[in-house]
Amino acid sequence: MASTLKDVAQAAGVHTGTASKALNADTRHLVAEATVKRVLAAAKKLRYQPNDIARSLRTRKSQMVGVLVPDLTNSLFPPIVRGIEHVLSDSGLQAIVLNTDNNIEKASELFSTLWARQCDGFIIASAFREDKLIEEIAEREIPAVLVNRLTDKRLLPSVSGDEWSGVHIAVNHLASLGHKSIAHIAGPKNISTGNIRRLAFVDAISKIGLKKENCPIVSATEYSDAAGRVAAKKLLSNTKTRPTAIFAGNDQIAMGVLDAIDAAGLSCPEDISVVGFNNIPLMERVNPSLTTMHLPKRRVGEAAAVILKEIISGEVMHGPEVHMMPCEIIIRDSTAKV
Amino acid sequence: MASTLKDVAQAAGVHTGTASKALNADTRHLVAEATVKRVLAAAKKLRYQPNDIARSLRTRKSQMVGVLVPDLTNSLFPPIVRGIEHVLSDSGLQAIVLNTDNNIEKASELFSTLWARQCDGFIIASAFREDKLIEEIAEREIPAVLVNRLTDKRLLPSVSGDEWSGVHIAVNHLASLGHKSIAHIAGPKNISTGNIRRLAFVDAISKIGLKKENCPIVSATEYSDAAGRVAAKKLLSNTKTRPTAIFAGNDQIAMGVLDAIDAAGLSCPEDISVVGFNNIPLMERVNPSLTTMHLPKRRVGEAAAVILKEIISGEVMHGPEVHMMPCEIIIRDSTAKV
DNA sequence: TACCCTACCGCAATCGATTGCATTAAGGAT
DNA sequence: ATCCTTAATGCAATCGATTGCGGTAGGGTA
Repeated sequence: MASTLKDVAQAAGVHTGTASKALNADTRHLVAEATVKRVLAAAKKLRYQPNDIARSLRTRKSQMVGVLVPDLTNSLFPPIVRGIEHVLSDSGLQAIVLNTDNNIEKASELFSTLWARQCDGFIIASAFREDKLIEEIAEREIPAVLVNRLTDKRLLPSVSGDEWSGVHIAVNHLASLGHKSIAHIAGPKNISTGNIRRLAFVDAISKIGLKKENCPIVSATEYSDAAGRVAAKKLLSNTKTRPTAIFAGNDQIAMGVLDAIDAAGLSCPEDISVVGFNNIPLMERVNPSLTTMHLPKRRVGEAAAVILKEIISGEVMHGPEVHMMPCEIIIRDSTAKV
Repeated sequence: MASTLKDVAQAAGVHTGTASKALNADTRHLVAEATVKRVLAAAKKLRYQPNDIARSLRTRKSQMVGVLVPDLTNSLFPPIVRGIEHVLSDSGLQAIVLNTDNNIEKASELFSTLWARQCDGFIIASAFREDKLIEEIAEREIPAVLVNRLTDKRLLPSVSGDEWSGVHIAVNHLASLGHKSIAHIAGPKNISTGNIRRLAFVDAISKIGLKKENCPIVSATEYSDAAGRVAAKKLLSNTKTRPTAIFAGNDQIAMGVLDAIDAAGLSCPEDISVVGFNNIPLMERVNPSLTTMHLPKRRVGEAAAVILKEIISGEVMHGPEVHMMPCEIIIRDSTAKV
């Protein structure tokens, strides 16, 4: 059906090897100019499309990069993925995006199939703090970069937001509005962002000099509005210790917090201020619009892709460095003076 | 590095051909039971992972499906993609998702690279009403299914929402609230959804018996809030013909409409009611929450994947049928009595 | 004229798995 | 005892492109 290199070679009256060299830009100098022209003409005429599968088999390079994300319907990830794709495509690399649903076994399976397809490298946004898959990848020295989430052990290069300073900015913002009782609804403990934001929160509270007992922490079981709602409900049920501000583990949790505030007959920001994290799309339009820490998602993806490319090409060595992109506070209507 | 079939065969003391047959479930009956065991044991011991690239080359099947979407950051598409993936993964197929940015040339390029990788089939959510790429795919009889958007010529099987009836429901809803001057901010004319919703709008207006001159149509240049804002601003500039309700081409446009209403010093729904289309995530949380037509996105994706699988396997013949999933109106706060 | 060098091209192995055919051995039937 | 059948396995071609090596022809030099 589709024409092969053989067809092109025949049409041009040369051997397939010669045709291959003529077609390939960096071996073209091995072929006489006139021959190159003939081959190119034949290729065009026959609508020749090289078979990447065959090429991959021979060269052991697939020009594909596996991208593992927890869930594409979480709007945090599409911009990151687009950033990755943008950088990769400059080098003819293609991203294969797969959803792990935060299931580490599913992640391993997906990784295996990608590896069987000879993916040249991986960008992983689905890591857990302890993650066998990541360890294996690091041990086998497979080119890979972590994104957004990190493992506790520093095994691979990573790109994420500057969570620590982001949290401090967020909490300081609340404190500067006069809040003295700030609660935190933390993300899952087994995910680095959940952990670091929690630790940073504790640190920020103590740095500011607020009383720890006025600044409770409740964990959400996952990064979702439903989990945020449950956690916030628990937090608000005790009217005596009710905080005047809540720092949510991320924007989805913040949505749940808003629901819980509403359900408790309170209102945001009059009774309780809320801050989120990530600044996912539409947070400027929800009611009330959400004050949140902006993560430069696309840039994070781009930076990760750049590093991966350098690893794959061997140009630059990369150890398990941690790259942190600055987070910026976006002040909207969900925070107010106490 | 990784062990190959040859290694396994050697370890089991058999020929590679035999090992292959032993490993493959549906040729296993050709091999003695004891041998199968030996081979399986050897494979496990050596952590054998078949090389899909080599397999694909030989079998001419890649177990990959190309999915072309306009833009993953448009939250309409991730749920569709997840639906596709869910169905495909049952059969060991993998979706390769690529963004076309509504650029038909980019789409063609991406298609070429996917085709070079021997993709077994395609699901395309990026079609234009006139689309050379789709025509080519249909001509070459490449397994493919359209999703959400259709071509004018019926060339491939397609799955989309029941736009026509959806629009009627939406317009009827507005009419039932007493609106007599309903405007439409249409999506791009070269995209099927933009076109059909516009035609359906005209039809609905006339069926209801509203005066055409009270029901103007303005086109947005693209499906975005920015384009919606521009179009709505134009519509609202003439205070004499200002409608009391606006049916937006989709939810993103509706967001722009809300902005424009606000900018004009009006408010929704008190002065103007707004209806969107698709019911993308968070529309229940924007201010005011948006009345919109719900498209069963995941189901649409699943249905498309089912059809594609049938085409690929050859089980069921599929002509250029049009499958339409019912749309349901979700009434929220952006619509009110006139 | 003899020799060498270079540019160009053909040759064939290779990547790793699949698969139809050939071959061998074992067992059953006559 | 001979022949035939069948099960089990080996064999080798194949998918399509890449690539190092070897060969040839041409032109240049001594």
